[in-house]
Amino acid sequence: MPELPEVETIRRSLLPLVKEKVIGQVRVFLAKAVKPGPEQFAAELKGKRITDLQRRGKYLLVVLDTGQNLVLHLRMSGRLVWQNKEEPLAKHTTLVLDFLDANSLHFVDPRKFGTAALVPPAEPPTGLTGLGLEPLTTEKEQLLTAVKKAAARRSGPVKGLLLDQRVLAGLGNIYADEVLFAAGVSPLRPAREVTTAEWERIYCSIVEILNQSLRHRGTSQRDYVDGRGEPGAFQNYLRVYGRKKEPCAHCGNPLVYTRVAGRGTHYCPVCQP
DNA sequence: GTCTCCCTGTTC
DNA sequence: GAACAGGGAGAC
Repeated sequence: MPELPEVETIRRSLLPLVKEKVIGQVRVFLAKAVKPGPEQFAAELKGKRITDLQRRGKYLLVVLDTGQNLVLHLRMSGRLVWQNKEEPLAKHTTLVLDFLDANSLHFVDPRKFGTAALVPPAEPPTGLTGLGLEPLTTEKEQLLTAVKKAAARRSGPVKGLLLDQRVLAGLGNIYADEVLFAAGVSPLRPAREVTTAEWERIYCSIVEILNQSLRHRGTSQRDYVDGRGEPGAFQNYLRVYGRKKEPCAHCGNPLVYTRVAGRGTHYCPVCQP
């Protein structure tokens, strides 16, 4: 599941490959994944040059020379695969951008949740309006103020707040669990009851864990690989996610698995009161 | 604000 | 052969 560190790793690995490439043929295999409709989508992309790749939350933005943005979201199972035009299509390929040279960029997505939206210049890219703060580039006090403000009017559990992309952009289920473990805060705690000292620890854990994961090029728990097809290594450093019933790395008591904010949730009831 | 649904590969 | 995995849109 690509979350912030995975999308950022994909961005960094793909940028030198796609920069200055001119799009030739566009092949759409899953009509509902693209916006606008497939014909217009393909026609508008053709002939455009890629000038940059940017990331916002879990969105990857392909910036075109016209100022248009191709906004990609990989959702659960999406992968971007850089390959030769002539190579056969992988199973579940939903979209292919062929470049004028021998290369192509493939969107492969078994669960078909991923999206690719072409948005005009100036227009705030769809899906990005209302997106919350970037956890790694927002100044600490500004971020804490925003998070506490959101928490104050929230009755639900703190994990739900960490997953809410309108507050913070980029945390998903894996990192939410890891952050709360590192901060020693139970995912079930009502957001509005989290203390200032705890928010401080949560903030530090967010920065630390996202940066650690970036250094290890993301978490390849399931499908994730970067733009060159290489897996990350942060799955080897996860302390609670996917460790149902295993002993807590800190206190040795069994980890608990439950459902919080509609998501499978791992935590240590002893270390995370 | 919270719940449902979209989807298929994997796990029990 | 069912349950599960889950980001975000849309419904409520």
